[in-house]
Amino acid sequence: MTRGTVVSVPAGRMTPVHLVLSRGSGDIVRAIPVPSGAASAIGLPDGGTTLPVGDLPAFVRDAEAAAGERPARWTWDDTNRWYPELLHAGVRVDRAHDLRLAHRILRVSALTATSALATAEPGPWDAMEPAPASRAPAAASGPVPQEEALFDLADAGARRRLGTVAAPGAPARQAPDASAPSTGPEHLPEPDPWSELEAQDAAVAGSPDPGRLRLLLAAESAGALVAGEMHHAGLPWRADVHDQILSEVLGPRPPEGQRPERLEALAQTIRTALDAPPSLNPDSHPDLLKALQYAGVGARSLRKWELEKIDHPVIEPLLEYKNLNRLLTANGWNWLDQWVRDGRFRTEYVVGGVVTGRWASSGGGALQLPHNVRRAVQADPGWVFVVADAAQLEPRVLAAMASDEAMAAAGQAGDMYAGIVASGAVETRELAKVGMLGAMYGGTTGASGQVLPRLAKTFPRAISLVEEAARTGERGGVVSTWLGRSSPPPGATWDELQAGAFDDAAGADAAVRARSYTRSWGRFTRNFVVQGTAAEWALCWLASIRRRLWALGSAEGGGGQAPEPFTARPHLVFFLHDEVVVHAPEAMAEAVAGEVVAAAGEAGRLLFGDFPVQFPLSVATVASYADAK
DNA sequence: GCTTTGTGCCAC
DNA sequence: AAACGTGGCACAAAGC
Repeated sequence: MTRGTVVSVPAGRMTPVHLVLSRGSGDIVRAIPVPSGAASAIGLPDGGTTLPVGDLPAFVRDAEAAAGERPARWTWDDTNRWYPELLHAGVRVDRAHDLRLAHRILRVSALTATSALATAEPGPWDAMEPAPASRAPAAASGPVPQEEALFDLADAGARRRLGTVAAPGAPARQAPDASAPSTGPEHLPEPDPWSELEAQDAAVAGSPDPGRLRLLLAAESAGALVAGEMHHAGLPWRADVHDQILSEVLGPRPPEGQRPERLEALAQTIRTALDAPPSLNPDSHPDLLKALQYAGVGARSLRKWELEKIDHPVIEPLLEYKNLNRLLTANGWNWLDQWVRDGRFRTEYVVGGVVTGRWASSGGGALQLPHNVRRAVQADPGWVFVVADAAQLEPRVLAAMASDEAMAAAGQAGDMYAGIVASGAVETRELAKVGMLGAMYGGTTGASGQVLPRLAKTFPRAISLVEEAARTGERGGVVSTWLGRSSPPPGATWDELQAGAFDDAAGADAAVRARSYTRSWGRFTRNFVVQGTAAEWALCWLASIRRRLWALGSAEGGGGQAPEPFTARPHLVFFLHDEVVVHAPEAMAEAVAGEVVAAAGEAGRLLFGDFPVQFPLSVATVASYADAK
């Protein structure tokens, strides 16, 4: 993998005011400045201070305001454990280093494999579960707005001597009880943010290219702030519109335990078409499959794609039933009751919840909102949504990672797949698309497999990057994203299967299974590098959008006296891998769209410097999410 | 009774 | 087991 210059360090920036927050006994919070001399800038003694937890929001607000020209920066164990109550009190923070998230990255990154942090026995930071984001209504007033650079990449040197726990220059603390028998996480000592921060700094500083990991950790931490803020703000959701959608296609909401009338009617049609008794429950797979067999339908499974191939009177009502039943069970009235409160849908975003670094979500299936309910996502009166998604993000990321200028050039004009057609590699846009997706997913069959050789000929660098990632995985190796998030090692199953493949006693198909698993792992690592780097781009994009929106709101004078940080400002309300939704006052829509586009360019430069890769967006200003693209 | 597994479909 | 990656979630059936 080519390793070019990743980022330039902003020159002449002031040392940040950097405070480490930790919980003391009882309801006491400790705020200790990192000894860089900046504490006095906000009137804090070098030794820091302690305060009752109830005073924390005011303390943080004052510190952010007093920092003035200096960037304010916080370090805490877990954003989810600190930020919800701050937001609840109307306090936004500019930057906060999330030790838990950073620890997870550094423990497995190949770039820090020899660090004390990575080689230590598992400790409290490994056992740490993410705190659930609290669900709190809004209140109080916002902080003094600030404008800062996206990330603080220049302050690593200033953060070196954190000697309150470990002596200066001492190795990072080994995980306690390393030699003792494991007694379970309940016996692990309290996580100490000071020694952990020092260990993380040392690990990053000792890595071959500290700028990459530094950017990754900053982006991951910024993502945690975004996630907290989006949970706080919620996605505007019109329950009445949602109910209308449901009633239109399902019939009115039935009493608990009954099918909606439209579904009941379809169930009866299915029974009639199959000559089945009224007791046949179409929700019972075994029973329905048997009924299909008796009727001679010839379905081997109940999958939609398979049923669609069959010509029989039952197919149409059955597919309709499955379709409507999906809507009812996944996003029906029960979903509405459970997840929508006061006109907002609040899910819990799980930052880094996917191995590749993508976000996951917990609650309400937020990352799978089907298109047919997006009509219910309506902006508040006088507000709009600015919806933006990155066009062909993953192939563009791949082109940049591989320094494949031909592929980057194919994306220069806009539609990258059209550009690939123009390059002469393939005949149609559809072939370009399935070919590229196949290359990134490891597809071998059908059209994608057929066009792969031609793509490889035209874009040898890009294709060989993913092929190499696949081979590394097949060998049992570890691959890494552009910024240094590494894939997990294959694990016990892999080892056992490889051993079994050479064991004659294990039988003939042991070798087949081993090969199959190996190929599967190769597809995983192949996809990991691209999906994971795309996730890094998206994190940088999000962080830049967050900072720009805040500055925009400040310029407009918004939020200063608002009862909570976001009521008068444009703010992020949804994020879906390569797509964002910003809720914005109507008059600011154009400015917001401009910032979102500029943020995409900034993200590209942060990751890939001057490499000529474009990250165009499709941007729409809409009243309803359903009207975007 | 409970939890786990299998199935299927939604999103990117 | 649908080719081809990452997930969440609901429901019924199977397992304890």
